[in-house]
Amino acid sequence: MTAPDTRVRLLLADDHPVVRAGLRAVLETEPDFEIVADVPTAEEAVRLAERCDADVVLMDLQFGGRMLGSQATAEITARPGGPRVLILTTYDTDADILAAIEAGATGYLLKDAPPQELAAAVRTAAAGRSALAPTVALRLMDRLRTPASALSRRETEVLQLVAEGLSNAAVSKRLFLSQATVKSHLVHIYAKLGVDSRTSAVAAATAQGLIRR
Amino acid sequence: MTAPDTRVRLLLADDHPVVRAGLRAVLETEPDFEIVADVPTAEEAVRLAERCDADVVLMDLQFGGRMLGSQATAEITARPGGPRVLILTTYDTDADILAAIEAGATGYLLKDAPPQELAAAVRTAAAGRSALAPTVALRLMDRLRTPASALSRRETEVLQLVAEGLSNAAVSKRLFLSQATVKSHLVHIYAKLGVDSRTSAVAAATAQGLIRR
DNA sequence: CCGGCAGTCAACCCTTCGGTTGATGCCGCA
DNA sequence: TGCGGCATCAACCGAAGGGTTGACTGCCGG
Repeated sequence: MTAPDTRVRLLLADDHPVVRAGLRAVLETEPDFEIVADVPTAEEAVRLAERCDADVVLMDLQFGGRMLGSQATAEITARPGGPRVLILTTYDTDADILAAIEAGATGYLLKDAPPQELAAAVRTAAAGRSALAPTVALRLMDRLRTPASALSRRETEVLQLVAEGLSNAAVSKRLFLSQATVKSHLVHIYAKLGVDSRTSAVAAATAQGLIRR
Repeated sequence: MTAPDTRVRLLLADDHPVVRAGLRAVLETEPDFEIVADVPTAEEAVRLAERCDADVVLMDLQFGGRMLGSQATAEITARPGGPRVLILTTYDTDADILAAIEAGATGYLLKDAPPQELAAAVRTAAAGRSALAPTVALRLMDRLRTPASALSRRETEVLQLVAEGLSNAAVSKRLFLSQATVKSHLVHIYAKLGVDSRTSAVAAATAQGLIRR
């Protein structure tokens, strides 16, 4: 490890005022933490991340309908020398976790984490090591163990639309495909999930957190 | 109104330590509030609600897989002279809102509420008047305007099984019906939801919170 | 007392979906 | 360099689902 920082500079990004206040309350008691700002939107997180040179950004994934936390994460981590990003969210679906990690997040925590676990994860992230909640880590292990359960990008895209209630014809139009291709994807999806209909595929994928909602 | 209370005694129930800390931080700044306890489970909320004679219980709806907030609400409000229950949750689905109100909740707030709105709602609840978040109020108005959107008990039961991926044949066996009856129910469901397929019915019902998961 | 609604079922027809076979092009990895 | 996975499409067939009409029961409320 390099020269030990005396303090970890934190930026909090969450659209819930109560959660921001809670994070402040929990993290300010740690003597080696300094909270430089808290913001209610992903856009402001991106803007402040470079200006106030934080060491770690604690970021939610869902910001009331606007820019996603994963996008903001990607923008922040794209800049060299920028802060680490630690995702702090309620959801632990495969899609969310993978998107965040692909976006360059250093860690992924769930909001039910106890304070000391939170503080430990922040220090881990500040040191550049990755911090995963136990549940999240388990999920990733599962995925590595059974690669068959992993749907391809295109398959996930198709299944997501099916879950929204679109027919094969509607999906094919939306994705500029032929119906034959959509059916082909679905057959592969059924095989991977071990089901035999679109509704059960949606149910299985939702249960496993492969798709959203 | 009776003799005006000098202070409002509060009990916080939420499984997220961060949220509990945030609520403390936000509500403790109000001079007329006193937080008598905060608990991480619905069971403890029920137990403490009678013992520490709070005026208002701020209660989450989702407690990591165990007892639901709505059950706890029902138990607390069943006792005469008990505290008011104010629901504070992330979700605003029809099913959740109705369950909470049927359980006797005095108000329903969303976690993205700003602190002053939160404090105002607590005072409203303490005075015995109902406090609803704007989004929640809108949803209830919608439901009253279009009673057709309400599925019957049996229809909900059928749709729930469909959402779990069962075929018409499987549903009919599970509910001891003929397939004709299941199809008949589905036709009515489609009409009420304004859709034309089982998958879109599931999507619409999930979006409106008419079924679980 | 009767109308209306929920719930049940049958017979019918047609569309969509599910399953197969087979084929093409692309890309990455061995 | 070739194998295999991903993605694309076509044609076909049987089965499941969707839509209609019609009919019977039981219950609630005007």
